[in-house]
Amino acid sequence: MSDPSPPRKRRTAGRITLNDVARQVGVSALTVSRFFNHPERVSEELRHRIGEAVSALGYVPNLVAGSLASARSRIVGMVIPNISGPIFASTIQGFSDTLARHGHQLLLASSYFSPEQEESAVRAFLGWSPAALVVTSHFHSEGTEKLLAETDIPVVEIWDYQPERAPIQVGFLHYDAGVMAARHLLERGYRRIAFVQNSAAGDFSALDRRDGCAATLRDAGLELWSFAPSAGSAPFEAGREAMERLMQETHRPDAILFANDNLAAGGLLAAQRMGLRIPGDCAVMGFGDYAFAEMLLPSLSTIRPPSLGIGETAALRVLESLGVIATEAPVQRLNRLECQLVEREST
Amino acid sequence: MSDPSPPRKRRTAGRITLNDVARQVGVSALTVSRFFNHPERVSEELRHRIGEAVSALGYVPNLVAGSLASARSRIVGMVIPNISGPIFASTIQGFSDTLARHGHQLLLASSYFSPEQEESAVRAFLGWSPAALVVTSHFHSEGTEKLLAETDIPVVEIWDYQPERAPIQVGFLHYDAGVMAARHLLERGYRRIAFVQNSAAGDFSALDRRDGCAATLRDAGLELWSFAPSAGSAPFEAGREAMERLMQETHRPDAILFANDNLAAGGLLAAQRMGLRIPGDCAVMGFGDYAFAEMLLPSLSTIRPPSLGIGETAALRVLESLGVIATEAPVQRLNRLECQLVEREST
DNA sequence: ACCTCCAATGTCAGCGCTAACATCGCTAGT
DNA sequence: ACTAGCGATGTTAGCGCTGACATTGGAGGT
Repeated sequence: MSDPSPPRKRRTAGRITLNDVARQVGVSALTVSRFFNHPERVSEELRHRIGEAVSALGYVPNLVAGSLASARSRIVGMVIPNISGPIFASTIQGFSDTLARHGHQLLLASSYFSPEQEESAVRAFLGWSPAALVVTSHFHSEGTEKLLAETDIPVVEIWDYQPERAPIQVGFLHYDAGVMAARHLLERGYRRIAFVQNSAAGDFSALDRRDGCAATLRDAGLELWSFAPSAGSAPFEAGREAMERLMQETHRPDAILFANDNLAAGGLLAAQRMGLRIPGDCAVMGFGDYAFAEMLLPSLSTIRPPSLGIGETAALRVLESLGVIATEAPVQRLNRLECQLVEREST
Repeated sequence: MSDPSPPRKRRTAGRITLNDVARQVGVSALTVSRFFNHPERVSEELRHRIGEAVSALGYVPNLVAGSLASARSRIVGMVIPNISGPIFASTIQGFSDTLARHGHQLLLASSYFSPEQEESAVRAFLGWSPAALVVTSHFHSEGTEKLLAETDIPVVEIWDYQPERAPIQVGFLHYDAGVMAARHLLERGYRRIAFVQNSAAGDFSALDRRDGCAATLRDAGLELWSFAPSAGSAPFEAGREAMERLMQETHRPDAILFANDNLAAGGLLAAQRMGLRIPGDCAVMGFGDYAFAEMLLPSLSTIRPPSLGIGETAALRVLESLGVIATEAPVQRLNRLECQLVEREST
């Protein structure tokens, strides 16, 4: 046991490290580290020389090692129901871009509204010591709630807006969207207003919109006519069916508010095929402002949710919580964004 | 200098570590590590006891430390032009979902077609020692090329398909899409065919499609009529302008192939307003099969690129390269997927 | 001349985990 | 009985970086 065991062979190949750069410049590794993380604490001259050595050597900082040492990372995890749908894509885009502008990375997973998938994504993300975590809506599995409660990193819930909950929230009230739609239809002089939702989808937020609409009509002394097409059909077909059925009624509605733009598009098409004039015979309104809304004939009046804004605002709140960008006041916990009424030809 | 300096205080709070679990069970840390990474090398009994301790303590493995130690991670980086557009969203979705099914995470950034932004994303990603990297198309900055060439992790290029390049590629030939469109129009009996592209966008792939179309017409003894609306206008407006201008020609075309569905939708709308019958007076075809294509009136014939398939296939190739899933043969380097002709009413 | 103070830089000890190697106990072959 | 061989587990030494603290040297005050 006298002589020390011979040095083991290195495991990693010739990766260029901080030390290589430091040696080249003739400073300590820590100074090079500062060059990346606190450049203002390095003298101008060294800053210059280190910068040159870095690009000469093609050094790429090992963020994994840095995160381990500092117990911090510039990764932010986001779990969202789906990526490719018309709804969330721009939220992701806004979030990702805003993060990137401030040197943070996005770790993304989709849950398809499954609390289990959400939990497994959150668990995996937590292993990366992310700087923050963003989840969609306030409905989580018990396990997720526990994980989120125990962590001390900032957590942001998006899309939903539930004032009584603890974490930072960025979203809007679907109820308000319903009110907005109802007011618009009333202003235009419509009185016999129907609400069409696809009963198949467990879309609870649509119910909030319907309630907002119904309440507004009630204040005006009117009653909302609720209609759900037969379960199980695709939104487009369901919208068509709804339009056909409603138009056969003796006291048919003079305006239909569809739960989303897909339904509305189906309705619009059915109306065309039936030879109805829109909005003359019946006004049509949707929700979502999907890309095609302005391309329909007639173009579709709808409510545009603040998708992009939610992504951007969520990123800002995250960055503020992390102290990456300044806030005068403490980080705003509740962030209620507004939907936007998009008036087009169909109303 | 006689006595050793007193132990420094710990920097991290009471995070639960592998050692905590190991102590609780009465084994070494390494055995717990094996429990997570090579469960088959741990005896059944220990597997059981460790599993219980893990959930009792609520232990979440620190992937950062693990990656540093093993110089490997289960993160895959993807750089894509944009997230929210109609084109790439489902590629991301397919990629992310396939990765997730095999326990890998997606690190995502968008480049907006800017080689500089792409390079900075690639650089940041490389700092995370990702398991693999996916970039869009073969056009990169010099710096990116260098970074990709020097790394030894698998690199996959998607969307474009350039047989002579080195990395794994998953994509399709835009030229073929043009051929496919031309054949369809010829079969339908159209002879005076125009191609409309938005000159504003530096959309080189559209040129490939045009070339494929032109070649096919030439084989049939016909010539493609190329038209570019005035620069700088939005696709929708540009499509409208193209339709109006082309229809004023004395020998007007009997079919128009638009460079994408947005242009085509504008064209369709203009035709409606001009009182033209589609496809009677003029057939209209697009490219992309955006969500609205089937909701237009008439519904739009178009070419559907294999967006989802590209994402899924890219993920499979990545996982194969990593040895996560089996391949009999060596990983296929060139993966040419097919577009799909979507015949609807407009032709 | 002396001291204080601050900015610039360095030393040292880990962060939590895993690769490589060592060891232990047992089965099986001779 | 003896040992080769194997599966299960332990020991050691980092992975590349950064936090806390130490040190240095010069500006500025008295």
